[in-house]
Amino acid sequence: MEAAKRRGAAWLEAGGVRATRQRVALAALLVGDGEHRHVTAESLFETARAHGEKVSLATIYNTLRAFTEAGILREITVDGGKSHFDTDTSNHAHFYWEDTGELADVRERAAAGDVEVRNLPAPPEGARIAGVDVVIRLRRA
Amino acid sequence: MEAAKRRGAAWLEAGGVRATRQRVALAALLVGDGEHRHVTAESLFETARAHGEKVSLATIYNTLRAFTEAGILREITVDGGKSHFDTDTSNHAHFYWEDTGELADVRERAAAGDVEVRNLPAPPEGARIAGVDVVIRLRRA
DNA sequence: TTAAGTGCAAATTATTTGCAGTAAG
DNA sequence: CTTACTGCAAATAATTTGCACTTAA
Repeated sequence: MEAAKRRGAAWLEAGGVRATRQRVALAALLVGDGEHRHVTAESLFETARAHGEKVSLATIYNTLRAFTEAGILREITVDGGKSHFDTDTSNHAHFYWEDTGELADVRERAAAGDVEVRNLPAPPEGARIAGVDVVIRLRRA
Repeated sequence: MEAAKRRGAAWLEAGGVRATRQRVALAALLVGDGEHRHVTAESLFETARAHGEKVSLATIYNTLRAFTEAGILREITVDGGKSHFDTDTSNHAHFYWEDTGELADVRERAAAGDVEVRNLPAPPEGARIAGVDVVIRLRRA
């Protein structure tokens, strides 16, 4: 419990965001166990309530956005309205289940190594590449 | 003008969707010139109005969805609420301008060839890969 | 103390839907 | 004919915002 909060606080500090009561609670839920995870505003809201944390949905939205802007969360865009956020901010591919809307990391690596994007084009004049999103859409067989 | 309609009609037929007046008009705008293009519901609506076509926004939405389900359009998901649709249904990478929300094909190929995703993982048990989306997010330098 | 964060509820934005009328096969 | 499509307006879903209040630094 305490380890989770400590980890969360360190994470907040890394992002240079103010450590309020609700942010510390959310941070603990997000990175408290050292595992990476994917959340949506709604899912994090449920989790928070389940843990007895008193945080409004609006604050969850504001907070997820603040964390993303601070660079400690990464927004993953897939179909289906909802925004997903990933505690792993490094470039990595995702599986997306089209039927349930669930998002999962591509953990298992193929025989030859990690998923990688080859032959990335040069960015157009006056632009830089902010990131590369790779989403593998899955359908039940 | 006629060539555009002919092309549009053929395209509709390829998808096996009913050729109504508004669909033929939209198809002509989408693929009439043989070029691929990206549209949003809103942008297609504007284009249609600009060409004097009488089509409601709701129908644009329904139609884009119908075309996508028929496999003659591909939905591209990027940040920012709006859904984009691409007349090029093949797997190909996109540039996404974060500031304007514009979408562009990666046309220019790097020295070594086309953009490609290497070491694609095997899909989880009971799933098949429905598609792979590669979005290169661009920020003004 | 003071700028930033929080929580409502109301507002926005993108998209879908119910249903009566219209048209394609 | 008959089923699918169209258009409007109303409904929904996700997210944002205005504003008075609280709190971290």
